[in-house]
Amino acid sequence: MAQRPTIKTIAKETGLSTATVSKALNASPQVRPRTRDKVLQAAKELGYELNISGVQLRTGKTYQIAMITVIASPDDDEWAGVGYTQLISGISRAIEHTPYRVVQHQVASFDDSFEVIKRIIQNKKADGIIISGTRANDPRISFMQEQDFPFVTYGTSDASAPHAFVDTDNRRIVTICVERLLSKGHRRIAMINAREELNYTQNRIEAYKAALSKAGQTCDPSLLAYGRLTPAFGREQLFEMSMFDEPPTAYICANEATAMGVLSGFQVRGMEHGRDAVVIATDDLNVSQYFSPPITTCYLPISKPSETLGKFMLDLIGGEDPINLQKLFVPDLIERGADTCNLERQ
Amino acid sequence: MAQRPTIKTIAKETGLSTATVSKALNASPQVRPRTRDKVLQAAKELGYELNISGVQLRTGKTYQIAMITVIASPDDDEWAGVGYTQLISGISRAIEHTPYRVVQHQVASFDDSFEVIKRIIQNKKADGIIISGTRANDPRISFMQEQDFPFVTYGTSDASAPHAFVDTDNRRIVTICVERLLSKGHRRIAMINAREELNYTQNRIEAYKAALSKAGQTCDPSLLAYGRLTPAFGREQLFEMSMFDEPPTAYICANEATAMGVLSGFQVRGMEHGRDAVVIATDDLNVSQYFSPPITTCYLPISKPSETLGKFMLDLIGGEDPINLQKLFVPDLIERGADTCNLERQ
DNA sequence: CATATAAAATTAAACGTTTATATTTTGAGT
DNA sequence: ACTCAAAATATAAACGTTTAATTTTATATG
Repeated sequence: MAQRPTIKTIAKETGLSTATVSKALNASPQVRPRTRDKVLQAAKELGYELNISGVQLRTGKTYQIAMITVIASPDDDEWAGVGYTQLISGISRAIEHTPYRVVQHQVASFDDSFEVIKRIIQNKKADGIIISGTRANDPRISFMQEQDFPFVTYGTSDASAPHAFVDTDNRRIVTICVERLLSKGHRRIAMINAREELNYTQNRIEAYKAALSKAGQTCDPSLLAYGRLTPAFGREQLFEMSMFDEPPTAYICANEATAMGVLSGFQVRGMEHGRDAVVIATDDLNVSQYFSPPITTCYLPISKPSETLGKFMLDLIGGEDPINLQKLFVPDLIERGADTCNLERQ
Repeated sequence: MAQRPTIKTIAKETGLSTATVSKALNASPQVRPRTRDKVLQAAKELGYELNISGVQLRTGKTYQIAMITVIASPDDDEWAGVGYTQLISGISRAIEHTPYRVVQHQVASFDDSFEVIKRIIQNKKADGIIISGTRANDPRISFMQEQDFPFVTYGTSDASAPHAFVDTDNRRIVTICVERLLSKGHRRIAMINAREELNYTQNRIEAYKAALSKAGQTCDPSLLAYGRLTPAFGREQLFEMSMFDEPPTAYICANEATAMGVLSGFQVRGMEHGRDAVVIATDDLNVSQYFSPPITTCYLPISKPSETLGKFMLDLIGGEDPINLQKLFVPDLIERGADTCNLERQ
């Protein structure tokens, strides 16, 4: 079987030197159009494909985009990481017609993610990094900034220097949800949040408080829960909060998994959605339309932010200023019920 | 800043040649223990890490494992691909302490997946390939076998030559489910399956028919549905089948997503689980415990097959015979209800 | 037309590694 | 102490690419 063609093969074929071939393939202005065409033609005929390890060795370019995913442990976290597939999928789609590939670096904890990032940068194992689960004050972000390494975050932070990010507009979501529930007469509104150290959790809390105080209401901190966004966590919280003297009449869940858990709690406790309380969620899978009953959800198709993530990464590698690579998406509110309930009950 | 250390650095440091250093690092018997230790010591002190592109250029080894994932389109397929994260996660875990990485190659269709596989092999872009969604007669499998390229499949096939695979024991699952339902008095048992061309679908059908005929029942083909395993598909099928003159009293769903759709259909149609019909599912996420109501499920934690996938891949690359790398996992039946219903109704 | 200059091509070296071949060292046997 | 084979190490080339330095070729200028 014929050896895989290299630039040498093309050089021999066209009678040019490998240097010229290389330049031609890289669209260098040093080579004149006529020879360029000749090279491209030959490359096509021979079925030439760039050998990335050659490039990598010479230039340090890896054509890899590292995606750091944090999954705590194999199974306890049944639903966790569900979104990563779609995320990677969207990124892959954005870089489809480039030589870049997404390489997933799976880690078990935040600290591990930092270690992996250090190794990737130190050993130049990727051309760019994408992380999620950003914290308000995220040491990984400052590190990557110091090292001047290209990165995009899925999620915001309060880093002093601007960086490329994509996120859902969490403040906006929460404002919409709270205002809707207030207008339906709810006064005890619980919010089930992700872990407190995540920046988006903080944003949600701020928006929650702001919306309440704008309506002249005060915030009862016992209605705010923080944890890993699993169905189990949602159910736990329902169990707990529904036993309060003045239980919530509405639950805002940070994702559909948690909402499912809350609904599951309803059923166990003999509660009924729309009578005893209501649940609304934010998410990007839109699976809540199949819940029993379906619930009102702030929905943002995950394909949007994820493709943007990929696009931003390419732009960044191409030298674009991070300040131009920041985007907040505003989800649609999909009403799937009146979201009222027997408020006089309490 | 100091350059990243290479074998040259170690050679200089130890006074040896790069050749010896290389051999020492690769545990060649040609180098005597004393010098080997010296090299290892120096490597550690310098913080040396293998530069893969160097190796790759010289030997062709890529240290990449290609995972081919098929996701038809961005959003229509809301829940689809949910399992890939866990799959990749498990594989990553299995290869954690090796230099190997998982690289995801996302494609839109079966045909594309074949194309990508060809490119990977032709251009030696990976050391091994993992695919899922295997068909009974899968051309990708025969191609990889012809090319003598290492691969493991998640899912079986009826390829004549043996190959490495990991799968759930689908025949067993279906047998268990059907027997259980029959024993509860069900006589009209529907089965919602994945697409017909997938080998596991065929296995499930065979087992279904066998279990029925063993009990002296005949199979009504109108109770068998084939399609993409989304909630939407489950709901559609419920809408259709529940209108039959003799509607099913039980639905066996190939995954939890579809089961959720069926339950959602129940709610829309005013049907009740356990009164009008029951649903049971197979899956690896175990999220069905949070359904309302929770349903009986054949559960296999996806971490098991996925870690095995990674392990098999390493073994294969290490030269193990594929015939020793075949494994079927048997899930646990988790009963979450009586799974009886008003059978006299029909 | 000769010459200066710009443009286009070539040469050669380098990136980090492995490995076939060559050379030196070691140590056992006399 | 000397020989000689075996063991250990060294040399050098190669993998495919890019790029600085250099040479050749084409173009413009007076």
